[in-house]
This record gives sequence, C-alpha cells and structure tokens, in this order.
Amino acid sequence: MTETALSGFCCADHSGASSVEAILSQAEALAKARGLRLTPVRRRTLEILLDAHGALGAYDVLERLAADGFGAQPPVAYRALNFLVDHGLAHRIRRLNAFTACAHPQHDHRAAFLICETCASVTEAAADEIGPALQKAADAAGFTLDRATIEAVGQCSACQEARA
Amino acid sequence: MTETALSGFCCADHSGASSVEAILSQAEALAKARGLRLTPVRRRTLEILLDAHGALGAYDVLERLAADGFGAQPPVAYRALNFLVDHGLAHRIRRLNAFTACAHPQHDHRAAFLICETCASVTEAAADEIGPALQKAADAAGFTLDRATIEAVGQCSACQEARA
DNA sequence: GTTAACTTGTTACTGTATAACATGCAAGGT
DNA sequence: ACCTTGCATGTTATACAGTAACAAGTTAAC
Ligand SMILES: [Zn+2]
Ligand SMILES: [Zn+2]
Ligand SMILES: [Zn+2]
Ligand SMILES: [Zn+2]
Repeated sequence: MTETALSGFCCADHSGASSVEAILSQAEALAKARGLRLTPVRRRTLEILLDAHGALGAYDVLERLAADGFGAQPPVAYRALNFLVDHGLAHRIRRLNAFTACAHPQHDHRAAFLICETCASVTEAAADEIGPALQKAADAAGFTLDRATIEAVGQCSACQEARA
Repeated sequence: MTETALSGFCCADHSGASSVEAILSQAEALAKARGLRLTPVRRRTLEILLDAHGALGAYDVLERLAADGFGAQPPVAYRALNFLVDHGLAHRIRRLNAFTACAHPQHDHRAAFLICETCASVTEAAADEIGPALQKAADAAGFTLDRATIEAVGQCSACQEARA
C-alpha cells in the first residue's frame, strides 16, 4: 500500500496548473537567489510533491521518479527530499513518514501541520502564535530553541461536513 | 506540578531510586484506578524507560527485556510500549523514533518535548500555552483538533553551559 | 468449570532510511 | 584548454523501525 495521498478527496482543488507553476517558479527564483542548484531530479521531486494531494512517502516519490527515468534506488529519493526540506521547499511530516511541498516557500516560516485522520490530507498552517508559546516553555526549562515540529491530528473541514 | 522531572541526561542525576520508584508507584496506582493491568513486561518496560537517560528506541527496550527473560521479538517491545503510550505512562518521540517515560503521568496533559541536539536528552515540558495557540490555528482552517505532537530541537541548559 | 477476553510469545514479513563506493558533471584556478 | 576540487547522481548492500498472523497460556466472568 503506502499510497499516502488520496486524490481528489480532501480539499478544494489545489492542483490547478497555476498554483503549482507559481510555487515552482518561486522555488526556482529562491534557489537562484541563494545559489542553490535546483537540478532536474530535485525539481521533478518538488513537482511530484506539488501534484500530490496530501503527503507522499519517500518510496512513492521514488516510484514516480523512476518512472520518469531517474534512479530507482532509495537514496535518489531521500537525497532530493532532504535537499528540499533543508532549504525550506518541502516539509517532512514525521507522523506519516512522509513529505509535502511547502505551501509558501518564500517565507522563513515556522509551520504547523494539520493532519486529517479521515482523508490523510495535510494542511500547512501558520504557526505564528505557537512559536512564542513554545519559546516561553523552552525558556522556563533553560532550553535554547532552534526549531520545532508541530503536527496536529484531527478532522479537516471537508471531512467534518461529510460526516454530518 | 511537584514533579521531580525526568529531564534527561547531562543533568543532575535522576536515576536515584526515589524518583523512579515514585513514578512507578504513581503508575501503579493509576493503573489500578483505571482498571488497567500493569503486567510484568509492561511494568518492566516502564522501569527501563525510567532508568534510561533520554529516550530509548523500541529495539533498545527489547534488548533489555530479552535480557530479563521476556520475549525477544519486536512485538513484545512494541506492545508494551504502545500500552504505556496509550495510557499516558510514556510518550513517543517521533523525531527520534523513540520512547520516553512520562514525567508526570497523573495529569491529563498535553506535553511538548525539548530535544537536545548535543546530548540527546529529552525533557517533557508543559504545553499549556501552546494548546490554545494551536487551537486557534486549527480553527482558522476549520480543522477539528484532536491531539498534537510538539517536538522542539535545540540545546538543553546543561549543554549550553558546558559549551560556554 | 467453562467461556470469553486478553496477554504473551513466536515466525515471517513489510516499510523506512542510510552507508559506502563509483561515476559523472560543473565551476574555478593556472 | 587543462586540471583540480567539490558536488550530484547512481549503484549495491545493509541497517533500522514497525506490523500481520497465528499459537499458547492467563485472567476474569458467568
Ligand atoms: Zn512551508
Ligand atoms: Zn479530511
Ligand atoms: Zn507526560
Ligand atoms: Zn544537552
């Protein structure tokens, strides 16, 4: 199994060429600005994540990359995914052992993820208010905060309505 | 919260019989109150987590269990660990693929974890302020929040001082 | 004491991620 | 242009994490 993303189920359509293209070109601009090399595998990997509804496991990504003529071994996918994550173009969802494209790569943001238990969709939410609260908790423990993973589990709005 | 917090490794000794024993007997009382069966493997698993500095992987736990004469196969460890997690006696640290004893099992708490990059210690912090902030973010997305994983990465106070 | 539910143990397997090494490519110095 | 140096991609092989399915033993309820 392991097809983590469910097509056409979760949400409002975010697969329109416009938004994928828009994010892709943002990513390209960003890479250029930072002197990063958005090579074919990496770019294609980002595209794959953008096309997917929800998050994709590394092996799902690998399958698609291999189908496109790239390498078929796990490191190929993991390297591309880690590159994207390291540079803020994608996020790793630890609860799902999966990855998702960043919805707004231009910001240096601290994101929280809302994971629907019903449809497995993953929504990236701004964590602006969460940061300070976490900071405060860290301070209380004398802990110097670097970065954080925030993953919430529940029901997305579409699935709630469907259930009603 | 009068807990003798189980804060990790580089810190003051927390392996003294007193705090381990204290938490263990809290766990026992709690199990009794809730009609749970804290069987030998489960109890020993909790002990192992309490004795450990930092979080332990399932296979580390398994090794110790096997050494104590319990089963030597993965399900033995996973079942005991999942039991403890399900009943709030331990927590799963997803970033580390590891488990840690709950520092204050008596509360129905939403915890955040502070993971030190230097010494790998894991400190359980109260997440009282984080909950509402996350709730707000979820509301904005029409998402019904169930539970959340909050894991921060940085430097614990001991390691900072050591580095200075 | 029989039944039903749960707990422990097993074997076997699936899924996730990395190590180590070879080859290829691209930028920078001479 | 040529060489060097570092980075990217690809490979094989292996390590690490987690679960399914079944058998046998326990515990609690009736
Ligand atoms: Zn993002
Ligand atoms: Zn949903
Ligand atoms: Zn806890
Ligand atoms: Zn530390």
